[in-house]
Amino acid sequence: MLKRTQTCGQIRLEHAGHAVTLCGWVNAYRDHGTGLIFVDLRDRDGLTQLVFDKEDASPELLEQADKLRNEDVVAAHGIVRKRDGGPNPKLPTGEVEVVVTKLEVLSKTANPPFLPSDEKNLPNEEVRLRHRYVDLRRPRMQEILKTRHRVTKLTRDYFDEQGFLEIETPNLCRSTPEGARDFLVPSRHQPGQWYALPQSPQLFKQLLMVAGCDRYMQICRCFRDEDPRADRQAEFTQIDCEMSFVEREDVMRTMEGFVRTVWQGVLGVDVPAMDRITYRESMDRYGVDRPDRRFGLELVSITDLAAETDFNVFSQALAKRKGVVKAIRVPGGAEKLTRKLTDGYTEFVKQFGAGGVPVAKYTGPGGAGAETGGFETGIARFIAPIADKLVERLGLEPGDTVLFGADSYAVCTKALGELRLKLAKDLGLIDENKWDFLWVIDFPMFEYDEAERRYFALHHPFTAPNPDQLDAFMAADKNDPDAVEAVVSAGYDVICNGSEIGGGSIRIHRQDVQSKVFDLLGLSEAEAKEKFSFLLDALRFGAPPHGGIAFGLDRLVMHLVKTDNIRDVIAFPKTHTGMDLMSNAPGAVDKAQLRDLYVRSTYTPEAKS
RNA sequence: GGGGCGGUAGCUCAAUUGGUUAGAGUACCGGACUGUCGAUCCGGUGGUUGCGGGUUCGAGUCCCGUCCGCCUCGCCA
Repeated sequence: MLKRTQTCGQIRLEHAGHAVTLCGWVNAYRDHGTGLIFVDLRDRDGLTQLVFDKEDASPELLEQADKLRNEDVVAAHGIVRKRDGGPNPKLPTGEVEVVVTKLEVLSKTANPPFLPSDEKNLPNEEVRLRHRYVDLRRPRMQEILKTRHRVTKLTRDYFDEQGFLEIETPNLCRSTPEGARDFLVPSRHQPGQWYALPQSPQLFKQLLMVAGCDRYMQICRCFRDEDPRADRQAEFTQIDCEMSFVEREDVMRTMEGFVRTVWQGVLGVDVPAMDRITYRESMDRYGVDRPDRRFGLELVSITDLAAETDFNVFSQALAKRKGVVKAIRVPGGAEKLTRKLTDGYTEFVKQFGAGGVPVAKYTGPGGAGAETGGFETGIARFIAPIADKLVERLGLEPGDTVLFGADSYAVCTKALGELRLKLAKDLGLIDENKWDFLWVIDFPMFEYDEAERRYFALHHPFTAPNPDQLDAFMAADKNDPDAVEAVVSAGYDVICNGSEIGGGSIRIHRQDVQSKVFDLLGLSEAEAKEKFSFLLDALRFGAPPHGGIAFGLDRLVMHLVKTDNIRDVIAFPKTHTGMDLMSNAPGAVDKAQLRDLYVRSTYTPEAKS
């Protein structure tokens, strides 16, 4: 076999006169008949033009070249020279070509389902996934794989410099309550017993801190058997970190440095010091716990003003528990927001439980709606009594539109938060070249679930209360939801352009505090002991204060390569229903395999509900 | 589990209100051509219109079911 001397992206004018051997795939061929054939050869690195010319090539070689087709795999040996026919400015190697003297066809291809060279005519994703090895040949996909590698390399280097040890943790774990649905693995040696694949290495990394490892990191696979989304996959990768003898600030400083290192190393972008905002502020102003601040359209509470109106929609909302009325000012909305758009918004917010979106246009004091305080259309007459105050609070200018939300705090916040994002997209307000990073802190420890009539940990049950909350937390009566829900944790999320790229907390390192959390979550002492005795024991036997974070590697890469499809950044991803279309996983297994595991399927086509 | 969109040559798409033999580009096969780089020109192969049922004289088109893909709500401590 001809041995490669360079890659297809490396050849430059300085190599002119050199003999080289390139290996790769036929990206394109241009056959001018007996005597002149061009072939673009592609590998991971780039493209180089090969030329077969009867003045330099034997008839046998020309015949070989004549048969080459797209995606054949070849090794070509020849002399580099400046192109005869003028350079191709589209290629880094566009000034040179290789005059081939020897060609070896390493692998003749069957007609491929699609051509990696034809980026403009991409087949649908199903075809791409079924023939992933072809799809991954595309330069764009190679670029993404390289970026992902670059990120993991930067990650290991950064944390190594910061004194972290990379330590592996088990993939066959014990199922623990709370959280996502587990993927389960039956045990052969322990009939009737099951492992769970880790949702995250949470407990193990805490135990490593108790074990004196001081600083740990791992790039690890996590599994959550829930329905995916565009940015979520059941099997995904975390950059998992934990540090001992630290407070919240220490972790945040270290992790901010990590983000800065990655953005600098991959994109050359300087990430400035990150703002911090509280969970409460984020929910109030942006309607989500992961605000996108690349544009305005903030939510403004007008609950107090709404009480002064006779508007039914407002008063019904205010009658609810924690009822609120909020508004979004859309600058210049009178022109940009068509009736069709605003009608669509009413439908849009219904999926979040809201009733609709009242709309008012502000025309100014001299405008068409003079008798209703400068507002016109729809609800103008209802808000006339508070017109002046509304103008002042929202900072309205003539030509603005105001969109209202009125409901319980939870519903109104969610609906307007989602509407804010939709507005920004519809109006093209998002600057895709902007980077906005921030920390969201001071999350509540618990949320009360009305349906299940119990508390849930907002982050996870090992999150510590913020130090200034510790006494209040330990004293909180579990029958007093207001007291419990008021406790703020030592958790933190890193947000990039409105998406959570990482989240963590200072952990509980005192057994009495951990027991109190389990108690609030409704875990009896016996249950807690059964499920978590190893953790509670560890906390008894000398646990250092510690805390950490986990970044979503897939999401980091998604941002860095500007894609909104998580499957693009995973070499072999799964579909919406958890199938690998290439290997056809999951699949049936032998009865004998099941028997060994003491497992019998109850599945019948009818049983699938 | 709910809602939405989609499935027609290998691939990307088209096909008046239901109406003749389902077309085009590209890939592939054959031929022509010495400076291309989306090469060009000529010819050709290629179809269970996802699958099953129904309505109809007649279904790619309408109806029901089902499978697959994507988006989304729920879910994701």
